[in-house]
Amino acid sequence: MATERYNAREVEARWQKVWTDKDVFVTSNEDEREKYYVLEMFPYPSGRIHMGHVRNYAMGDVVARHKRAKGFNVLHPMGWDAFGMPAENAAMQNNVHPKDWTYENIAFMREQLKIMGLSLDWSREFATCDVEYYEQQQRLFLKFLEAGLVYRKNAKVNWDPVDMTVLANEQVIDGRGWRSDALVEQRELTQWFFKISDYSEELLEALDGLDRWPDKVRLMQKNWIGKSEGLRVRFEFIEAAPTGDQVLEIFTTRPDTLFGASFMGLSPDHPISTKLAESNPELQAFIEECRRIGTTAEAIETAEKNGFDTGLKVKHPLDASIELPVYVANFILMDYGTGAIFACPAHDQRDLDFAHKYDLPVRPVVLPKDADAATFEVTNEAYTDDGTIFNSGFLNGMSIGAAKNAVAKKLEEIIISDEPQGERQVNYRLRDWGISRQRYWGCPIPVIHCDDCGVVPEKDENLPVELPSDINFDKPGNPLDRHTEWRSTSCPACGKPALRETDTMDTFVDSSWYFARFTAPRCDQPTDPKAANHWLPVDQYIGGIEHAILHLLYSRFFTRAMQKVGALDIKEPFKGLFTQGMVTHETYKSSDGKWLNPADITFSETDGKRTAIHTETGGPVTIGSIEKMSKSKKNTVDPTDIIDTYGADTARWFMLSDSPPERDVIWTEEGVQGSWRFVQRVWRLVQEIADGTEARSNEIPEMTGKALDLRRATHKTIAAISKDLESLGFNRAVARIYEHVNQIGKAAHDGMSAPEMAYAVREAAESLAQMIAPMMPHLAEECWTKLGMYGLISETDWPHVDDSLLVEDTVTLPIQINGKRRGEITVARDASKEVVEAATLELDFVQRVLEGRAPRKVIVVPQRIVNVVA
RNA sequence: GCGGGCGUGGUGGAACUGGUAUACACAGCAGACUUAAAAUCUGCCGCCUCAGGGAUUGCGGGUUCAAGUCCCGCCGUCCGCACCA
Repeated sequence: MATERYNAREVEARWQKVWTDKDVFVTSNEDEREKYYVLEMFPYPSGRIHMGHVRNYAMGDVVARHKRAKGFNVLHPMGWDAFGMPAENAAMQNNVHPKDWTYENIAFMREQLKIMGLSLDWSREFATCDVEYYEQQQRLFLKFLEAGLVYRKNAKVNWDPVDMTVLANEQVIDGRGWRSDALVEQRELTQWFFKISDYSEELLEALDGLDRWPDKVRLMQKNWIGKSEGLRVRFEFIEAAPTGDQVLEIFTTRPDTLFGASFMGLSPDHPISTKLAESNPELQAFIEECRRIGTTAEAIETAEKNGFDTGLKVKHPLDASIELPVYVANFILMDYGTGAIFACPAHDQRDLDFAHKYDLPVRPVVLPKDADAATFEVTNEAYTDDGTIFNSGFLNGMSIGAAKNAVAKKLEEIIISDEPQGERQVNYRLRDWGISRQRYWGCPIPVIHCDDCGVVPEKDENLPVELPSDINFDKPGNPLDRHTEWRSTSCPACGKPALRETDTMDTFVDSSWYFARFTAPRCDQPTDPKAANHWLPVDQYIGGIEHAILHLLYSRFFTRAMQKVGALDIKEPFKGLFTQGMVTHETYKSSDGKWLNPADITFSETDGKRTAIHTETGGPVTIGSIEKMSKSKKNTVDPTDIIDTYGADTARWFMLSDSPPERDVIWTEEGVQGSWRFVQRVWRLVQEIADGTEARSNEIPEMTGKALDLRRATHKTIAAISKDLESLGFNRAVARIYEHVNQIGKAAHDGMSAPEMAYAVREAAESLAQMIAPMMPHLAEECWTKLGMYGLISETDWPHVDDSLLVEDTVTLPIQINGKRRGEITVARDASKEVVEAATLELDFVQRVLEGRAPRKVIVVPQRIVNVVA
């Protein structure tokens, strides 16, 4: 019987229909089996899926299908992160409604995902812009407000002048907006904040328990939370400051260096600086200059340390005879600590630079281990390492740690103006999360501004506060501000006319709880606690590293906040996290320097050198570096084109082979074709076996020789692949499958007519279909049917491993002489060390080396290696 | 500046907790089939070397019977944070 070529398009469509018609991947909350929740970060509906999505969802699907075969009740849902700026930009540019644009994109992308053959439970699908979803988000917001987790304050905020909205600290990268890339400005606005800082310590401590998260992500979050322990110290002014303050409060992590103080520094935004500037135009000018410099990386590196002497003086807390001048200094941040410092130039580089510029004293107080106290001095480089305290009165001779404690203890006991002069304090870098956005396409913040009652939460029964659909984008800014009809409402407290809040929520709020909503997506409350507690935490979460802080930190906070308001009862949302690498591709440029798309290029190879020309014009093409696929560099490959040509299985297989999943993968045409050839090869082999052998008998025939070897290989492979998939080593699993297919192919070609061989080959083919099923589900179903197997492979258990086939009776050990491999020996598997040693020493080549002498030492590691030390 | 990762053939990479380095794939070469091409099949394929062998996991040192793997110091590269007191 001739083998047929595999028609991926026809086969894939057919099996997808079967899966859908039979609801194979619809998951019930009522199921006795152990649960497993696998989730990939849901996509933003930008218009089309890209290769990054294909990689992400292929990985998640392998996990889902493997776990299902292993007997788990698997939840594997999909939805849409659908609010956000691009929809508004499209509205402004193309005169479409953001809602229409978004839902049309969703419809298109849903079909793209469906042709990938993902084992998703589509019955749980939602978009965050669905009224039903954001209504529940508003309900959550009100619960958080009631629980004191939300507040409103006037604050300096990051203003993105291009997107015309506020950004959270996490959304500012190198001083630029994370989406617009515009230089961020500082603006003073009244905004809504989530009290994420209440959880600083908890979010930090719990990182230790996230042992199935990448260390890198945990470290990044740790640094972001930025805990530092120190002392808050109050310095008495000689004469009160113009604000009326008698003391200046500072925060320091180095109280041990207090005797090295030579001046005090105030942030330009410190209230005392502001007050002084009112009557001092020179200082006013200096402060404005500081603000202009900005906070970009380059600015910070190049900016000189600048200051302004206020003329104010304070007393040293440990030696009243020392007076310290107070400067306004450009390198002091208002929003860390108290916005004021004491400066110790000898042991802090910034303070040292400043001291040099303004000719202030440099007094070393930490002596390096081998330095001489009489001669040690600090010139151009501050000394920040360990040492012994000197020049410091009662601290002399102490270690840094002991001195820190001694100063803290002493200052805690001194009382000035009814308060202790020093107080131990823990500071965090993490700020509260500002969630107000001055945009239309987001979840409205459900509060009302009443002239009499102030800010009043909307009543629960009035939810949802629905977005109006009759809006226009002909003017810049937030269309909700101009929609007087929508804004006008009545106060929920007093009933008088009042105005709605027009800010909407940061879209990161939407994605901070969607994983919980999937567990009961149609519930009339934000969550069904029973369902949420059953399914959560997510057992395996997969997505890009770019969310290491943003989304992943917000979600961790949100889960705790939801626990506080009783929406669920867990703390950590994601038990296992995996961050996959990017999909990259070569870049191409035409002779006039324009980026070119790979689809428009023809390649040729002469003498091992690859050259490229533009297919249409024949013009020369420069082959450039390998970069992340991006629209701007045009080095993208459309998944739909690939699936049309080769099928979804080929695309999925290629995405999983070669590169380890956490690393970047390079998309190449050769690689895809290699995967395509493999699909054909498997199909040919399975047809050959299905046509050339009878179905397996229930009785296992007596196994010897090659048939036994093949059975052993089959069972070893099943065990190994299972382990690889469990640890997300997709590339290793792929390599093993290649190896095993080579083994099966050889066995089949050697002849499969003998009953024991027929059995072994048939068994190998069946388990091969099962092993490729998580990666190439359509091909697997087709093979399963071809082999005459019952039911769907998608509903079939993982192949059973016969442990007795995993161990061999004999093992071959390498023999090293003085650490170099010189030969090998085959011994019984359970041979004792003594037996192996004796057998080794009898070998010719060993005796030749020893020349009759006894070896100095023989190391036998059972089942591993023998090393003879001559 | 601070913190972290990575460095193995022409290429992507494998090597479990220190135990046969280079599995598997891509590219390449030779052969078979073919009028030819594609597809497929068979074999070869890191370096030096005359068989035998020798050196080799960015560089230099160390620990060990044994190091790609552990330790110290460099070099390169990527990522995160960044005037955080």
